[in-house]
Amino acid sequence: MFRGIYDAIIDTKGRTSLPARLRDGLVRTFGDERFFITNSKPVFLPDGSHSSGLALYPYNDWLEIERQVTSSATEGLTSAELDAVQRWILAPAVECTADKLGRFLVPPHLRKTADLERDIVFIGLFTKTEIWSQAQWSKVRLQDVQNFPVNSSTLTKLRL
Amino acid sequence: MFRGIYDAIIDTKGRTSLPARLRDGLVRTFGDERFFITNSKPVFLPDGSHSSGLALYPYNDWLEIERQVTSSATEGLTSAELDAVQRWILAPAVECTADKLGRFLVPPHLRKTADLERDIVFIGLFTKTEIWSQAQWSKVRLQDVQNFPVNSSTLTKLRL
DNA sequence: GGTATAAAGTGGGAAAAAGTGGGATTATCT
DNA sequence: AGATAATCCCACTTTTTCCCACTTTATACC
Repeated sequence: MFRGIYDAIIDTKGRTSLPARLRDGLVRTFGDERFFITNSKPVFLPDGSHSSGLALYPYNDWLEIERQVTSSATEGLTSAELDAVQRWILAPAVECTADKLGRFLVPPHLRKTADLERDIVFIGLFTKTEIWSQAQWSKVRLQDVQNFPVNSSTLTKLRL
Repeated sequence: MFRGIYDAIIDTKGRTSLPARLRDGLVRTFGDERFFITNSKPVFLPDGSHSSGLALYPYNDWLEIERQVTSSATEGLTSAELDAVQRWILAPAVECTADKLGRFLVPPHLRKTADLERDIVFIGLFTKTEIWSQAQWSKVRLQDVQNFPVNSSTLTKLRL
């Protein structure tokens, strides 16, 4: 399980260290320190622009996702949508493994599309961990507050 | 397996080097460093224009594709469509093999139709690798973001 | 609460690997 | 024959990988 939000830094070589707690979560609940990183789902802003970060999936989970997307488990998506998912999420995925210092390398292309320069954030989301540049993250965060379901009875049911 | 997206350059002689990770994928999972390149499926844009890149297939996979297209396994295609596939994809295919520096030559006619001048992109797509000019690729990418299924429950089911 | 100790995180150098550019020779096409 | 393209070779630049040392943060213990 991945939980918690952690500020971190990515250096000029594209190296960053997976925060200890998340690394723990990875090894403990998924039993494997290998993982994949790829683009996250883009987040669309009201002005029509979009932000995107990266997402980190445990090794086996990712293979399963790949299988499902490339199989028929994609009803409800048009072929254009499927292409979009394949090119945006599936194709950029790269296997990573933290070295003995707990550090891993973010490939240039991913670094570029997620705009990771120096200050970044790790966001633990149970089954996956997202990685955003601080700048993009604060935009997403703002958008989320605005989307927040204040008057929803669902929230009450959830005891939130 | 081919995975990941890599920026690269094609020089004035039409040479380019297959990124190391893709070359690894080729040799490791297909057991052969020979491959074929040909035109990719065109991508159609809303304004009626189309973009197209190249596609790289492992040697044996390609032979199998050729066999299938030329056999009767093409139900569901009109003969005009089949002709189009044959002329667009099958005919232009050329066998390639990376030299000891990992570099290979893209023949002039393929370079021209895919508009490969200098800055190009390799896109690992599991069974094949696509090669696009950066310019065309960014158009495709823009189109993909717009097609992205933001509110789809299918994505949630896939845990993406 | 504060200090000692351990763990986590950060920066940079050196070696290795990957990627790039160009010249010279040979082959191919018209 | 001349032009264009392919092949081979080598040298150089950039990126990646590996290693070590240092700083900062967290943890434990008094």
